[in-house]
Amino acid sequence: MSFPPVAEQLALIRRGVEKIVPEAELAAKLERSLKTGQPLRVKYGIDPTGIDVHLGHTVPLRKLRQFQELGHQPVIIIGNYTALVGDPSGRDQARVRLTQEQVERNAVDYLNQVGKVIDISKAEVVRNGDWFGAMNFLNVLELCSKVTVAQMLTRDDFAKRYAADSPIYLHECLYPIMQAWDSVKIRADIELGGTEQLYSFMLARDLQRDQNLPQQIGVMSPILVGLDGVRRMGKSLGNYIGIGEAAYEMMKKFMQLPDQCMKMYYELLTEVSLESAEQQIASNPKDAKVNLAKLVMADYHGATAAEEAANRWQNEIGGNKSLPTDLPEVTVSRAKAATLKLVELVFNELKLTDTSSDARRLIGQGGVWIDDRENKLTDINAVITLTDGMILAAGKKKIVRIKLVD
RNA sequence: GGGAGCGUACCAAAGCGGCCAACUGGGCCAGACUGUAAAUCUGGUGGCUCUGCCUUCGUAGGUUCGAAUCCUACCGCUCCCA
Repeated sequence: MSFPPVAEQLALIRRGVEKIVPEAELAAKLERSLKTGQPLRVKYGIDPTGIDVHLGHTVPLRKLRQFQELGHQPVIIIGNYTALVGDPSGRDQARVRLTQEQVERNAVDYLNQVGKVIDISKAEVVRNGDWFGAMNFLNVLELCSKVTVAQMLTRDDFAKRYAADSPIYLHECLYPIMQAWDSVKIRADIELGGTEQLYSFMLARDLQRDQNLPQQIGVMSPILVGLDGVRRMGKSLGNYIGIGEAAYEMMKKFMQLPDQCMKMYYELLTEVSLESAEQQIASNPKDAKVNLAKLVMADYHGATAAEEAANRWQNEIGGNKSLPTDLPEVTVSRAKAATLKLVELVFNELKLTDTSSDARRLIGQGGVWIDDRENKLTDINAVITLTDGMILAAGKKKIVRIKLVD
């Protein structure tokens, strides 16, 4: 196995990385692998809890791919054991315990998605149930004896919760320990993840030293902010772009991204040089955003589809504001065409709102129009005469074409 | 084991016997503006057969003409003591 020069590797690895701990050891590790021809074992772990992989996840995954392209060995850990217990951290308190079958299904599904970012055929995939399932209580006690409560409390989110009198469950404390033990088991040289993983990463080093193993280096990506531009990208926050989404859906979402996030997105999700990105953003933010969207869409849908999605956005939304060409069609029986009051039409018949109160509000606020944006309907009780092909909108996102049928 | 607090809508947080479907802020939705960015302004944000009616304030009972507000039990969380 041959590798690019260390300096070159370092430059690539450093891009879009917030912290490397301990940074000083990285060059030495690369040096050694170059000399011995031994690829570094680069760990990335996830819990298969039914993840829709989104751009936030792709940040460390892209880093993993970079390591792979440099000739190193990706090791993906499927946390099938931890998933059985149910990760309690964060807001998903009521998370249901998963069955083994579900976990396995999720894992397969997850690996399929990951395959869009890295070359999964050349990655090592291991499940941590292989070793945790075999441990007995004594083993657990022994493992726990390596960590003190004070150490645990140095972990940022625990410290914060402790200070805020929020509950910290005992099994949550075991999570970082388990994660660290994974590193021992697979003899990780590098572990990838977000900056919030610092504690677990360092704990892994402690445990590795304890086992007389070489210690891993944590390479931590910044947290990608979501479409709201403030909080981390996440499914539960509804501010994400999934890598499985259609190109046009991605496009629409990208264009809603706050300007100040563009630089970060360029850095973490594309290979465009940072100078070039900054220049584009400064000269024309809108075009820079379109370009960013195209680059990322191309990763998952190909350049042609990306181009199409961008053009379509420009036509329908960006400037021309023409109505979408492929409006969803909703059929209404001809007999009802001239009998429905506006509320009934929007809610009962077309189901454009979840409740009738919603429909009433929307109508009252001028969010409902027919055929032309200027043609607003505001009388809840007006009886509407429908015609074939008529376009009706309820809010900016729900626009349908009426099809009359006998 | 003992003691003290707390539990309100998506989140935070008022209300502490009638004027409460419940102040306020955030979020979100809609409208104006616009690059479906930001900023700004306006309105809205339990449900319904909607000028009225129905169901909500941890859960279950109770007191009262009337309870988110008082009482009892239970559940949960936090803190202090042991």
